[in-house]
Amino acid sequence: MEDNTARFEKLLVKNGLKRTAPRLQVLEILSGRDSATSQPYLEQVMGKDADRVTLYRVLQAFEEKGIIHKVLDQQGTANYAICSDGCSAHEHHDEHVHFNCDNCHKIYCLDTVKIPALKVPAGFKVNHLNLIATGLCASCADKVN
Amino acid sequence: MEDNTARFEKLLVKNGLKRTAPRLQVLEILSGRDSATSQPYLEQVMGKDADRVTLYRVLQAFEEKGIIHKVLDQQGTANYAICSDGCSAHEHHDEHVHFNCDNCHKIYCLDTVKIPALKVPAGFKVNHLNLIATGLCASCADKVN
DNA sequence: CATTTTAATGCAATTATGTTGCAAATATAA
DNA sequence: TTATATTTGCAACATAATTGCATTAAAATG
Ligand SMILES: [Mn+2]
Ligand SMILES: [Mn+2]
Ligand SMILES: [Zn+2]
Ligand SMILES: [Zn+2]
Repeated sequence: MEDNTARFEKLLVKNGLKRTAPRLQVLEILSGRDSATSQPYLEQVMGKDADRVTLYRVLQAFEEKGIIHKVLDQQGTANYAICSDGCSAHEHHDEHVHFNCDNCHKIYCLDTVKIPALKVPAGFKVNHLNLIATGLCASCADKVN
Repeated sequence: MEDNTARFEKLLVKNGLKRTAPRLQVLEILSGRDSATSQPYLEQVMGKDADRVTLYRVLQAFEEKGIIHKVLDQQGTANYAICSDGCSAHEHHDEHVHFNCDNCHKIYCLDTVKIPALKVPAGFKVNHLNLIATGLCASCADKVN
């Protein structure tokens, strides 16, 4: 693996965001994980490296620019994951299924699983679909056996 | 329409819950609405009729007994709706789609719209599916035209 | 009906999550 | 190097939710 930092710096510049320590740290943490990351976890890991408020603002800016997307877990807690493909400030393309493990509480982006189209009652205009599956992730299902 | 109160009292007894004023009031409010009801709204309507903590405990008890189900809206706020059919303390059967209007923020239980089955990656065990559609409800879509 | 038992409520305190305004700091453009 | 525009940190506030404990009230008992 080569230098992430250079890549992240480009990403920030491309989006008109200044290259600051808290922002690079958030990108570093998120990219090093295999599942979506909760705000509380980020806050804990970053400790006093950055103020709570700064973290919220970094996350908000990244979301607006299409760098990360937010997923609410079944408790309503905000979790964040780096957007996989062509998300931008103008629109997100993260209509994949999210899997919330009942055991380890991780949230996985199932990028390969698309949300099936839906018939809704007459008059309703669907804009976005948000599907969260709960159950046991592969790793936790293993351990149970 | 005949006397709701009698019906609610039976419901409470059936579930081993005492017939108390806050519980009856919550059932009264929820049943009189066409969409799911947020905790903040309930709190506001009930005012000083019941303590905040009591409201939380009433909602929790009802959810556990399968009397109501919780839906988190796109902001992560808890909303509650009376369960339509055979939900019980042992399991809920509310796998219908929920519709969250971007304009009026109401949450509709689309009881007739089932969530389509899903293929997930090997190893994952799906337990529940939770699909929230956002957009414009029939009433709001009308007004826009 | 009176009494006992058990469940539910109210209150106070605490924790978690998220927001806003503003002054100070700092990254970048000039 | 200086100017500027953005970003940060801090303090204060807002809202959602939980816990422990004493008090109250519902239902069961006799
Ligand atoms: Mn995702
Ligand atoms: Mn519902
Ligand atoms: Zn797991
Ligand atoms: Zn609407």
